Amino acid sequence: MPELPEVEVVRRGLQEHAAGRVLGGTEVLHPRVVRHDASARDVEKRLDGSLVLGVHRRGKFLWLDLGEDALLVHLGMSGQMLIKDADAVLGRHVRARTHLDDQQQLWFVDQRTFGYWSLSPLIDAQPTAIAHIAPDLLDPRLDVEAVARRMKTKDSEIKRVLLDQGIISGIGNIYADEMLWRAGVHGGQRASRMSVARLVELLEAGQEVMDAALLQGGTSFDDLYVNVNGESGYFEVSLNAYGQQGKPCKRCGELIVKEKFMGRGSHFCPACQKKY
DNA sequence: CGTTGCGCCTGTTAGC
DNA sequence: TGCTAACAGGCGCAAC
Repeated sequence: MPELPEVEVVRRGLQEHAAGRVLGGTEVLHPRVVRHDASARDVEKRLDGSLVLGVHRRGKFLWLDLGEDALLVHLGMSGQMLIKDADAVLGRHVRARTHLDDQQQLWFVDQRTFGYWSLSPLIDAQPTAIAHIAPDLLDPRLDVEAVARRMKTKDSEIKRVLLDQGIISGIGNIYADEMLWRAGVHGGQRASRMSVARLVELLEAGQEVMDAALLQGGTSFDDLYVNVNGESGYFEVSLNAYGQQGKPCKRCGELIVKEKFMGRGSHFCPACQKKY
């Protein structure tokens, strides 16, 4: 499941392989892949003959800078951007592809089709379609204290606030559980009842988790997340909460539990992650 | 207005 | 053994 570190790994791969390349022979192979106002034909026409100026990211969104506008990409749950040789035989679940002018192709593979491509104008180098997406934990200019103050205005459980991409972006279910564990905070704690200092600690724990995951190339449970070369990440072995139910907490030895929360699994230590 | 819950989608796994 | 139901979950939007 690609979250912030995984999307950043993909961005780096695309920056290396696709930036500076001219696109051509673009094919949208599944109608649902193109979202917002653009049509499949719009994307094909826009990409063909375009130079990729650079590849950028905010939260879980990444985009190919085409100048006036961008190809905006969201990987959803199972999306992959793969660099392939020009003569590679089309694989399963390839939803769209384009060719690069160096004997390579770019595939968008997505088993569950939650991901998509779309076109968005760029204003101040930012896609207008994601104006509502907040900065993320890997952004070196992030004002952690300002985010913490905004989080405190929310009368919601803290895990829900962490997953709200309009407040702080890039966090999904896996890293929410990991940063809550690291900071010793219960996901059901109300954000409004936490101190700003405690919220800052939580966000800093998140930055540490994201940095560590990025160094390991991200988290791969299966082949749903891989980098542009099809390789898995290794952060899974470093997980302390997510998927660790029934195993002893690495901090206090109590058994990690899994509970339903917002219709999703939540993993935490009942001893060292208290609500109050 | 702020907050909460649900459906989209497909492959894998748990359970009867 | 073979089938069905549950599960995985980011996101947008409907509903409260």
